[in-house]
Amino acid sequence: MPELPEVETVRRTLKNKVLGKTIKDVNVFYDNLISYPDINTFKKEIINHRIKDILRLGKWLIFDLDDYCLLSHLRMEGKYFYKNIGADVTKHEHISFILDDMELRYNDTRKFGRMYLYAKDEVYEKPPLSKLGKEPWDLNVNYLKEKFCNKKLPIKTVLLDQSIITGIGNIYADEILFKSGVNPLKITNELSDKEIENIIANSKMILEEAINMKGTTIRSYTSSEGVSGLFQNNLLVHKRENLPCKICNTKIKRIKIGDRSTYFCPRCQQSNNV
DNA sequence: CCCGTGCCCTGGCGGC
DNA sequence: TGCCGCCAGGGCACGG
Repeated sequence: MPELPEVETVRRTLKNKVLGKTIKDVNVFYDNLISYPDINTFKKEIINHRIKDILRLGKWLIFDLDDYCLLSHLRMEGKYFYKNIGADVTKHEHISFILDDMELRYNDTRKFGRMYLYAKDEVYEKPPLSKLGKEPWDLNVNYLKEKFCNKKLPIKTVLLDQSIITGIGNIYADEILFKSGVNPLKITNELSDKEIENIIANSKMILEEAINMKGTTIRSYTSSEGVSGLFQNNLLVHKRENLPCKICNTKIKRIKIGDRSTYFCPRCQQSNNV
């Protein structure tokens, strides 16, 4: 459940479950999950720290461990489960944090998720966080105009570039462009100021609304705790190939842009001569 | 620097 | 049933 609203929902749920608890021990079952530091340093350094807070930047979860920060990216299918201490480790559980009275288990079928452990004073200065652009609520027209002015890629592709705007993924990119009346194939440096303003306003609006609805749940995940959102009922184009546009009844089209499925209304989104 | 491609992984689904 | 190709909400490393 990877985009910003889903990660924010996970953050809030996690915070309720594990805030103030201490990491007594850790078991790592899939070493590649840990991108930095090396696995032995990670296991040694993370023990005996208290979870002081859980923050988020873009799609990254940030566990504030006082002098360290643990970064966790869920990628496509990562999720957290809360288990009794000593509960059987199931398939697809790749790390277990043993806390005071429970185990926090990270489960990820496709093993795409990654974790980093940094000293707190350098976490924002190092990749991945140092490379992130602004969250939707921090955007302004001048910032985006500067980032867009030399981009010759389709706007759909650029909306997914986390170094420009962080937090938008494939679902919300389609929804934002639909609301903005912008064709996903439109070349980014050809967008008008008005179109950029619309994209900013709709990015904020759609992500805020999605957070309020606890995110979007499309594929039925097997009982992931606390993360079944309702925003899928509000989707206007994503996953609606060949269904009538909710505004104009034209059939929604699905195309590939940058190898990602892209859904749009050819009538509402003809901002372009493509 | 910009951009395109391949790759990392596993499982569900539809078609034959 | 079995097999096969396609699909999945992401992002990195590597080329030209």
